[in-house]
Amino acid sequence: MKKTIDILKQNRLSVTDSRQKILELFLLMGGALSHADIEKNMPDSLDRVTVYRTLQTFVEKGIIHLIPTTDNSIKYALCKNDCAPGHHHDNHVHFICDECEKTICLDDVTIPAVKLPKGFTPQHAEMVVTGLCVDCK
Amino acid sequence: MKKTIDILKQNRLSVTDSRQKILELFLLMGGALSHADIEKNMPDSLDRVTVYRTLQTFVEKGIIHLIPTTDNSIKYALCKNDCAPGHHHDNHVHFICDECEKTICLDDVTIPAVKLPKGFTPQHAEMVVTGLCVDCK
DNA sequence: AGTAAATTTGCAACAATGATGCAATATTTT
DNA sequence: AAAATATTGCATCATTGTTGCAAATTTACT
Repeated sequence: MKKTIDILKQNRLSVTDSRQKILELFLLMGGALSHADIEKNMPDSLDRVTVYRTLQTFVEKGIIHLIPTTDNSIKYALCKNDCAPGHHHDNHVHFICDECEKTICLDDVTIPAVKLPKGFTPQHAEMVVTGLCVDCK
Repeated sequence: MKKTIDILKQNRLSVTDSRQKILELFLLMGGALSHADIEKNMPDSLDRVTVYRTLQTFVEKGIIHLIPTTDNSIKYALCKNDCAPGHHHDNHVHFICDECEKTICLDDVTIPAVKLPKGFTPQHAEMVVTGLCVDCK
């Protein structure tokens, strides 16, 4: 697999086994992953700490982005190519299926702008929709 | 204070000190609170477990609702009066201030509907906007 | 009001999640 | 290939969330 190497090099990160494996998992799964998902799916389990640090690094570099949840389990998903360190462009809606529990990036659904009350200055917006996904309905 | 008693009775919950104190704190603070916020602000600290269980109960009864975050710290906020157990109507936008870190319910800002890809059935939506709030800007 | 039944609380113990320092290892640079 | 740099894994610890159970409180009943 060459793609993971490229992603790492583009972001000036050392190319290590752990990073490649975690990236491959993201590419393979398509959707969003929680820390726990990653640990479960790792064939020859990496150290827990390494997973934490890798995810942090990826977020900082803009390789993955965070998805808010109401269940104390942050999800992470790969960013589209136009994300730069500290400057994400992932203003798309996320979908969480009530049935299969998968979190899906709806890359083509843009978060609509909302009119805020006087005095509020928006900087960033997140939107999460729950319901039934394509596969479950 | 009579209001907290009423809220509890309306939801057929036993009227206990802990529940009243936590409700009063929500009424007092106005905004959203995390579990940690509640523990910090409790004059004669309640047991941690009691706080967890009380929040769970309140969510189940529709007295408070959850606000998703990307930092592993669920926030809770009082629901408007038209919420029933298992049947919330809190489809308003939440605002998190980057400066003072407060989470505010924008009760008058309704979450806009979005067009989902074919096959997706929406059930519920959450929207969180970050930026600067009235007090910080 | 007083008592029995039902509910809630607090404690103890535990599980899961996340963070940090440091030596060993792997990667990059020269 | 060796030196410099960066990453990993281990040990340890802090925080957060859960569960079982006895004691205490609240509610319902007479």
